[in-house]
Amino acid sequence: MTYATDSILTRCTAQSRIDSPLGPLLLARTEDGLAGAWFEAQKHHPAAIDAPLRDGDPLLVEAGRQLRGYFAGERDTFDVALDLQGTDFQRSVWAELLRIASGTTCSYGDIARRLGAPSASRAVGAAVGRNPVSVIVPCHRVVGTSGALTGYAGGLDRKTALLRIEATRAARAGSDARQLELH
Amino acid sequence: MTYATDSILTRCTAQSRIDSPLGPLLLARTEDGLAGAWFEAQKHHPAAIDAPLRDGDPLLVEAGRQLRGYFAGERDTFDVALDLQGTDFQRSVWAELLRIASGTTCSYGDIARRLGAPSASRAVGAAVGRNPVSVIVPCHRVVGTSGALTGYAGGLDRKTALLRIEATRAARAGSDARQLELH
DNA sequence: CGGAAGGTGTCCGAAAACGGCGAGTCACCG
DNA sequence: CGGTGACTCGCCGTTTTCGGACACCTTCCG
Repeated sequence: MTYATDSILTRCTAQSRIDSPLGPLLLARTEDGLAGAWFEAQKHHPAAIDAPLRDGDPLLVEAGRQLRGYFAGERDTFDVALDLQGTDFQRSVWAELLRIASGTTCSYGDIARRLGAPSASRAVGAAVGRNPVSVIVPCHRVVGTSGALTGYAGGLDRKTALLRIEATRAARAGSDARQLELH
Repeated sequence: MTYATDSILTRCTAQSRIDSPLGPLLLARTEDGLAGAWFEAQKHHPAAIDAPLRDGDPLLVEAGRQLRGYFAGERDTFDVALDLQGTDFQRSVWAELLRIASGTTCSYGDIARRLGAPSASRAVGAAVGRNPVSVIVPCHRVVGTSGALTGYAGGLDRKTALLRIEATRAARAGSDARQLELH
């Protein structure tokens, strides 16, 4: 069993800051891919990252570009190499998050079942909360069975906002499709 | 307080094996220097090192060369860059070990006193036992106040053998010097 | 002189505590 | 009846805490 350590912080090779409608976002990468995307002052935000500030890093620049597109409502998927550092269980949860389509949500229990551990919903909640790459790994699409938002490391306001962005984009895409059908 | 982790194993960039009169010796290095030299099957021997086997690595080759010279009785000091990974206390103990001249010994309490912690002799014992670089960092030169060998991660036989090697070399050097004086 | 106890930093295993849950129960209200 | 909310309880990976055990030596007390 592997355990989570703060190695995320020590293995980073570059970091940069970008602005978003929901506030500044701190990006960090390792040799292998994007390792972190935190809103400032969010829960579990690393106190300090031991990596040079390099706004010109190609991977970080590309991630920033895609994020801006996302917030502008122009895209709903991401294509960036990720290097998610965590325990085996956490990584399996995060991998499952990546399969939740934009505009949809699922419950913590759903994920637990997909992992073959139907009673581990609470552990899933803990793992989801430790997601190091906000937005791109869509931990905000996980809600309680009742539909309640229940929590978000960056604050529930941001969770609501992200879901609204995706809902409106999905609705717009739907009407576009309908228009296409009409023609 | 910093704690020792198994990062020694993960940060290694190369490893190699050499033979010695006391059995095979496994060497490992990080980017910054020699990080490990373990007898096979010794206590605290890392189960597996996550680093490529590169017998041609310059630093490891040089370390091997010096070790062979040592075992052949041709040298009693080493000149290799070291990267000793451990807690602050452990590193301070290991640094003290490096100041014990070949052919001499000292006690655990001596080291505790030199560190300014006269009552920490037991902690010193624990730290000495965790020395990652056998032979080159001469943890074998530390014995009990009574002169008893008390312990060695590689087995007391090896400790005895190492001390004998150093004693005979010191004696020989002494007689050489005497011969010089006679001339 | 012999034996017991206390101080030290660190590792290791076990045990407890802690969550971004969920299902079940029960009272309460239209 | 249905629907809603407050409450309890089991669940499980991770983190934190805690208590021993050590490559010892000095002191104190019989």
